[in-house]
Amino acid sequence: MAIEFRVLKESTDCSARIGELKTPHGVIETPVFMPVGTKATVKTMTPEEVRDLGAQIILSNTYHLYLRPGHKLIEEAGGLHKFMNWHKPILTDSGGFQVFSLSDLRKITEDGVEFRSHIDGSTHFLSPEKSIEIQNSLGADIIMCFDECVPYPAEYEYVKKSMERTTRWAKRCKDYHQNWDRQALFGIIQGGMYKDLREKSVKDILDIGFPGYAIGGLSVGEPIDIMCDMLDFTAPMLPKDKPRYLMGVGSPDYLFEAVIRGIDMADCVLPTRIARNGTVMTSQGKLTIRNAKYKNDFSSLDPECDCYTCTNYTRAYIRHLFNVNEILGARLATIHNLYFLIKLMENIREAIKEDRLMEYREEFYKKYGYI
RNA sequence: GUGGAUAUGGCCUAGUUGGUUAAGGCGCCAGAUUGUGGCUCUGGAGAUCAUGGGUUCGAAUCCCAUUAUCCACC
Repeated sequence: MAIEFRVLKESTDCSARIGELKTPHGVIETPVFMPVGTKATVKTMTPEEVRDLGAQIILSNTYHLYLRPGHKLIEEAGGLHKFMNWHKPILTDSGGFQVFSLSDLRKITEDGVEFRSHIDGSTHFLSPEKSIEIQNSLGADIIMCFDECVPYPAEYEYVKKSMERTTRWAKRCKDYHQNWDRQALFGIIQGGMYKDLREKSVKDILDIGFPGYAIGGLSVGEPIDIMCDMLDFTAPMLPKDKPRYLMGVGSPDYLFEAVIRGIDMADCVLPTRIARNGTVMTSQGKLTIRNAKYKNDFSSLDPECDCYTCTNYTRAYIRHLFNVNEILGARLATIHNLYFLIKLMENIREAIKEDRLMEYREEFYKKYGYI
């Protein structure tokens, strides 16, 4: 088996746990936040910089790499790790999300999805088998089943049919996957915001059996209370000795609430995307660096942060970079935001260790301005 | 000095057979962003239409004068 997961400690007052996830490219301490590097790069960062920020694993994407530069080319390069010079663990998403979110013209059948490239309009076909074949070529430590992520809100009947098809596709993914010793294939729970469908999905995906389980179809625009409610219901049904991955979550509050409910892994484009658009997360809350009030502010982005950006640059300078559209602005903000979330997860792990996660959350929320 | 052209928010422009709250871009101000099509997207403020008269029910638009700028010629 490619991965080995061990729970090291469980919280006494919530479902949070600390764990250790061994992969072919190193050990990951959980709970972990995974930066996203869709097209084989965490935008604006070199892999060395991402590593030095403390990132333990990054995400990349099947759909995008299949279209460009092509999975065969990456295989020829020696796999994704070697191609992009990132030698820590990688997780690739199956491409399911992109097929459903990017493509206008798509046709879903039992066999798979016919879609048109967002780049040149060419027609392609992605199936469970094709997605696994691509992910095998890419060579990530953890790969994902090809699923359908339904939007929110969605009709019960549609979600039900979609969830059942995702389950059948999961079986096909498992049957097709070959190198289990080098790549762990995770199953994905669907079922939208309907508890009975979530329950059925968990049961069927567990029956198929995977070394790890993801909860998909959340953080798709529903209120945070609903996500929490779905997690409260879904997470406890997953086996304790397997990693649990909540897909697409990345704001501090969502991360806290997910970890408290037993989530071990999460990924999100949020920190890197908002960084490029001039928003940074700080211990005192969100800050839009373009705002005029920072024009003469020569303090750092976050007085409590010791990242590269905060130890070397001022708000006034970074604001200037954004106002004149200089690339360095996006880089400095990205460095800070990634460090902020990586540090946050480190603090969360420490808090779990010391059995004070709920207190830490309270303290963080007050300062950040959530409460 | 003579002749001609132009004058619209901070900047660049649209807008004439005269007709309701003068349009757009840039800039400015603010917001959004959650398994990444994103230097993206959404919203907001800001103009007595150079100035003064006149014609008209009604003028950025027509007429006169003034001022400024540009061009050509002496």
